[in-house]
Amino acid sequence: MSDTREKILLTSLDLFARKGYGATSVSDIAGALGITKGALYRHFASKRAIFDAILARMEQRDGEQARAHDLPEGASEADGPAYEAAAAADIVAFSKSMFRYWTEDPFAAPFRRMLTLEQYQNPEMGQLYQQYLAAGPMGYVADLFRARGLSDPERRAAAFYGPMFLLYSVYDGAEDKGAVTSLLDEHLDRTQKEMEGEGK
Amino acid sequence: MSDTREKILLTSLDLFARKGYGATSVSDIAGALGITKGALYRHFASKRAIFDAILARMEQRDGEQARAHDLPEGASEADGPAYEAAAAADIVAFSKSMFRYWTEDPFAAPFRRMLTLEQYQNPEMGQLYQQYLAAGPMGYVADLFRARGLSDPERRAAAFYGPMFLLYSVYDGAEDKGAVTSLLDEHLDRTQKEMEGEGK
DNA sequence: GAGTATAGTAAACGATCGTTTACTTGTCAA
DNA sequence: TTGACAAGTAAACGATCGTTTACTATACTC
Repeated sequence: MSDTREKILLTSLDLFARKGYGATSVSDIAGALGITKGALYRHFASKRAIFDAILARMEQRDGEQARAHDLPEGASEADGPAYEAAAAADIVAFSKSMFRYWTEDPFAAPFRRMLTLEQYQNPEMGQLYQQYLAAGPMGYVADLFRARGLSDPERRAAAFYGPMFLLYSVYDGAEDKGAVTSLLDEHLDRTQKEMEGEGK
Repeated sequence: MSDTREKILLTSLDLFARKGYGATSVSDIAGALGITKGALYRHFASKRAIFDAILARMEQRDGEQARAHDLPEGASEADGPAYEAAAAADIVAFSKSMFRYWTEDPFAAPFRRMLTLEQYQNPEMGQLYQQYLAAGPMGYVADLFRARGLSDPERRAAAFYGPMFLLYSVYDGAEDKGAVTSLLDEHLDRTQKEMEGEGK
């Protein structure tokens, strides 16, 4: 059936993640798939439509993931912190799965890199980058800390999420990816102990 | 004289930092400067030559800065940690000036964003990105911690540099840049106290 | 004042861009 | 068996790409 459409989507995502949207040509995409440009236009109306479909796919996946963890969708933008106090172990476990998701998931990992490349193109891309990868997650963690009644939630959030965010980038350029994952685990395990030693 | 060459360099850097090298056209650059493409080719042999000149300029600035702080140049790649034990206050002060440098310096700030956009293009750009902004600084801090005889230098380095690295990105998308700088200061001041409370 | 670089314009080069068109297949229902 | 539709190819479209060429104006040297 139309799994060609799916191949176009994933191949484009990989190219956008390496060269950026503007520097990737339709010929590049078609060439990587072994089809002609004409065939590609049977499945997408334009190059931009492929990009939009990728964004829509990520939005859909994000919604599903939020529901799976029964967290309020778009939690990072909530003004009133309505989260119940989450156990330190839960936050840490969630963070580990998030790290795996953004580094190893066949869709999320290239999407993260693509967004990294598009973030300065226009304000909307900048907002998406912040929401998915930078200020968004940091604010979300800050809200969790606030809900637990911890002091300095924002400083703590930066201390918690900063190393994760750094290790995304280090992971991308690392030969020994396992060492990076271990470093993340050390950070999270140490943080968990500190939080448990502090109580609510 | 040839301050046109300088204008071309800086204008190109700004465009490369927003759209990426591949998506920036020579017409874009010439148009932004109010000159024609032909005039631009009087000062640079090719579009790539502009990019190379930007890289060379950064390398030169990096060397000067390293010498000004009398640190061994390319310290992050040194295998034998030959650093003397640096005082916590020195490390923190140095970090604050580094943050200002990469967020506000008229050359370094767009260069950081440009490198962010080019990091996945080819291995060399990836290495430069790691060296200037990710694994490089983290490894440098780890070496400093190791020289002070601290345990877990890599985990501590991630805890120290991670929030800085995160706040570079948050700073880029923030409306209230001052709040981000304050958050960095909170992080660094708190870390300094922790380090001083631990001694060598 | 004649000669010569230097810094600029305007136009054109071939290549490639995103997109469209005309045409060829293969598949499956009527 | 025919007709229709879906998925593909090949070629061409005008626009723009990086680069080159021919020419002009300005300034400095002999």
